Amino acid sequence: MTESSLRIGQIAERLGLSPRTLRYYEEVDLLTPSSYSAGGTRRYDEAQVQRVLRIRELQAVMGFNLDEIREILHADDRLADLRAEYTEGGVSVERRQEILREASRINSRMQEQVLAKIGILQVFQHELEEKAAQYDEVAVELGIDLHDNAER
Amino acid sequence: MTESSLRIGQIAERLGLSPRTLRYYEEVDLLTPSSYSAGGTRRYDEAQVQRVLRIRELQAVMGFNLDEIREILHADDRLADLRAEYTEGGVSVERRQEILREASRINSRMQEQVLAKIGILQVFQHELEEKAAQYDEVAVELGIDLHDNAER
DNA sequence: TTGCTCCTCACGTCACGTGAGGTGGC
DNA sequence: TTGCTCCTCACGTCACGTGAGGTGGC
Repeated sequence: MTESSLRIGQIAERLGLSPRTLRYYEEVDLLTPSSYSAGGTRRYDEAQVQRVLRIRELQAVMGFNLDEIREILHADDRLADLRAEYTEGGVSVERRQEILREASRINSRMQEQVLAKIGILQVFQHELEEKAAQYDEVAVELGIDLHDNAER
Repeated sequence: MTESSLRIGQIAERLGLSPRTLRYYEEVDLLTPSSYSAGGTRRYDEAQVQRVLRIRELQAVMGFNLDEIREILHADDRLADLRAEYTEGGVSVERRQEILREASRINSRMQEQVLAKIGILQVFQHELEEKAAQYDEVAVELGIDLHDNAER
């Protein structure tokens, strides 16, 4: 019924991962299809694609495990609810403050981790460059050019 | 016999990982103790500590699995051999060129991956900063200060 | 000699991979 | 109706974690 809904194989290919991975995320309560057909076939749309991209980012780039990611996504979901309800009232101010504080704490922790990772990677990159320079020196002594792609 | 050799529990604690992890690395041919006591107790020295640090770096920062790391370390080992034998001769020039080319290719691939990761992390960091700014706006509307650590 | 640390099985766990065997939808 | 994709078990794998039960070294 939803416009342009996709089957599991289609979104798996689009995302570059296996159908099994998407079913597993559903199994551990990280991802819910937008609907099911009468026969049980899963349907997904753009919202699910974005959610999986977020999961993968948190997993591969940040190194969180799926339990931690579930917590973060649920905090995100709660903040989205907060923003939605903010304009129409209904939730107490105290509750809104509480959720906002939690989201802010998560954000701060993630910023710390991202900056730390960037620092480590930059040090690592410098080490690689120094090594490459050493290789080039030895290459000159051996009479070859490591950067001549036409060679070979 | 080697000066200042350490037992498995000592280097595990120094490295912040479990004895089991070090035994596992040995099991999959990534790490060999410098010696064993008559009773079978493993001994390690500084060279092993450095090797484990390298393994962890490649694993956590670069996202390689242990098979890939074994390949990289063996390439490193071969290059160390090359450098050692370089001054005393014995290996053919062709063989030296071959090993050097391989090490250079590995270095280039790793540099590409490191730079790609840094780029992703910087985009991610910007997104986090934008989100934090939004949180701060909502916080003002709710009459709280998210960065007042004295509060609470 | 007493503890604390070491040893080797060996089963458990997390995040999926990989068939086995069967039903569903353009 | 024919394929190709989907479905649900269910066992396998990688990188360790976690005891069980026993021996070793300052």
